[in-house]
Amino acid sequence: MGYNGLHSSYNGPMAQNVDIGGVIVEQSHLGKNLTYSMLDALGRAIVTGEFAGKSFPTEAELAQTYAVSRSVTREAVKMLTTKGLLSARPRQGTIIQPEAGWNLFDPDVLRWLLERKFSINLLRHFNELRVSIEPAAAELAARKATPEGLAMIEAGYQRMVAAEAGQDDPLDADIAFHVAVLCAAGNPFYAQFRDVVETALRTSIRFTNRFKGRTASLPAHRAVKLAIEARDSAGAYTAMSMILREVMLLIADAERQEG
Amino acid sequence: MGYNGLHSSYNGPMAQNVDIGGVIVEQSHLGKNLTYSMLDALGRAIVTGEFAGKSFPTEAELAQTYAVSRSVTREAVKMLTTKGLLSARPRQGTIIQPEAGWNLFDPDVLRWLLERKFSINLLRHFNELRVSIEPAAAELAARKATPEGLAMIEAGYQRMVAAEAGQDDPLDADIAFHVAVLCAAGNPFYAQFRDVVETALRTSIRFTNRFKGRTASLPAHRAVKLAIEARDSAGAYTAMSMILREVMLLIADAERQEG
DNA sequence: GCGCGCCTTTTTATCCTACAAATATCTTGC
DNA sequence: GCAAGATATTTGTAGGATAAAAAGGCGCGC
Repeated sequence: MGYNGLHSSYNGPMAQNVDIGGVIVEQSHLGKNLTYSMLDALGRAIVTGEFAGKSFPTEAELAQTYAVSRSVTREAVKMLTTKGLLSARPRQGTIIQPEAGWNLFDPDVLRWLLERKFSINLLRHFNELRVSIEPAAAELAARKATPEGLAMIEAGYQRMVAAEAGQDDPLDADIAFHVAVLCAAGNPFYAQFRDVVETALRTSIRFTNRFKGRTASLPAHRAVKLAIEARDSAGAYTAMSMILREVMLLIADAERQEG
Repeated sequence: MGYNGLHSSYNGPMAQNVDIGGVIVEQSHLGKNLTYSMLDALGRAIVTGEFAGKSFPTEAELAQTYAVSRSVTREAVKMLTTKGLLSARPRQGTIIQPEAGWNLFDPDVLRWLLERKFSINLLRHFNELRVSIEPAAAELAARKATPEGLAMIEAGYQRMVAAEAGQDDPLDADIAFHVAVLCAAGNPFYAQFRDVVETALRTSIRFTNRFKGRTASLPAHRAVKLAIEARDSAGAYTAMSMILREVMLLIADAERQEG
């Protein structure tokens, strides 16, 4: 195990602020400071099963392993506790919570899970959720989208058009469109999925591209946009369902090939 | 502002372990220690808008206000950061994040929001989500529930029957049923909603009971259970949709009454 | 007067040490 | 064999010292 080297001489670019769905939030705390570095390293270690079987180290041991102070260790552990990965009690020590308690809607946790050994099964589960969420969001958007919401969807769509012509990143454009629909629904609970969808799509890109050089279908997305603009809620629901059915078929194919 | 009195001489019963959906997870850290007490107090203060307009206090000021050490303050702030409520940078200080960044699927955050001034609007938004999630979960459960999953649904239903006869708590029974369906879907992302549904239903009980003395409809829930047991996925979807349509109507009524 | 870069100052970040409290485990007495 | 108590381990809490980041002001050069 030994020394994990969180103390890099130069940490590279710091946390950027990203504008998603019209709201600026801090993203990617990764190399921000020692606590966040340890959070990432320790979280990934837990998720990849590095402590399976073994009893989890004490605060003191963790601090020594990662070569940081106990304060930093305690803050990292507290954050992992909030994410559902750990719990701590005096004398019993810090222990890993059962996986069912992990907060899958936390982008960090989801990313660690998807990266640990690319799981097509997890990807299918995630898209089974999208199948119920995104058409419903499209339906709500058709009924209640504000001018700003419509503009955001239009902007996302235009990025996809640009990407088709090689003038924008296809993945970023696809994400922007789906996130725009989630936000345009005007319901904070649907908007909540923006980070999750962003993370999952971004992490699984290598996979989805491996099986087809496919770009997300422009006409299908156009149909969603048009239905929402026409305030056709049933049409928006159906059009979004089509897109996700495509995705599910792609995943089913892949499962047949790999599994 | 003054002294907030987190240091109670006796903290009462400590954190209980609760069995939800067959998984034991730690719940209700509330009075567990100073850090969790401060997390709750500070989180509630933020959500209720106690710092609206004002600039957020520094670590030192927070520590003094809540009469705790800087260590405790920093850990509480780190947890609130993980929940999306805060962010911190040197010199800039600790600042409240825009509400759109708050993690609504964190039971603490959701509870604070629902308690702050009971918002029928928030409750409607939440149930707009349930409308898309729960029927889909019922459909999945009908297709893929394990014997354990079916048993859990049966157990939940039997609790509802018992509650009808005054031998169990109606709310607990209702929650147990809906959580069982979410877990029986065999998809970790759907199972993820157990805490959220639990929290939202439990917090909104006072409201839902105010408008009708209604208990959750036993026949409607029975229909869901039977469809799942019969592996009738379409029937399960429809039956669960019925239940939620009822709930949405109830909320719409209330909105008309309250304004 | 104006802009650029240095400097000051505020605030979080990190490390440290000491002690308190909780609790699992062992020990002892019966 | 069992239960009450002693013990030891681990997290919880406190608080001081110093480092690093960064916003805002100051001053220098032009």
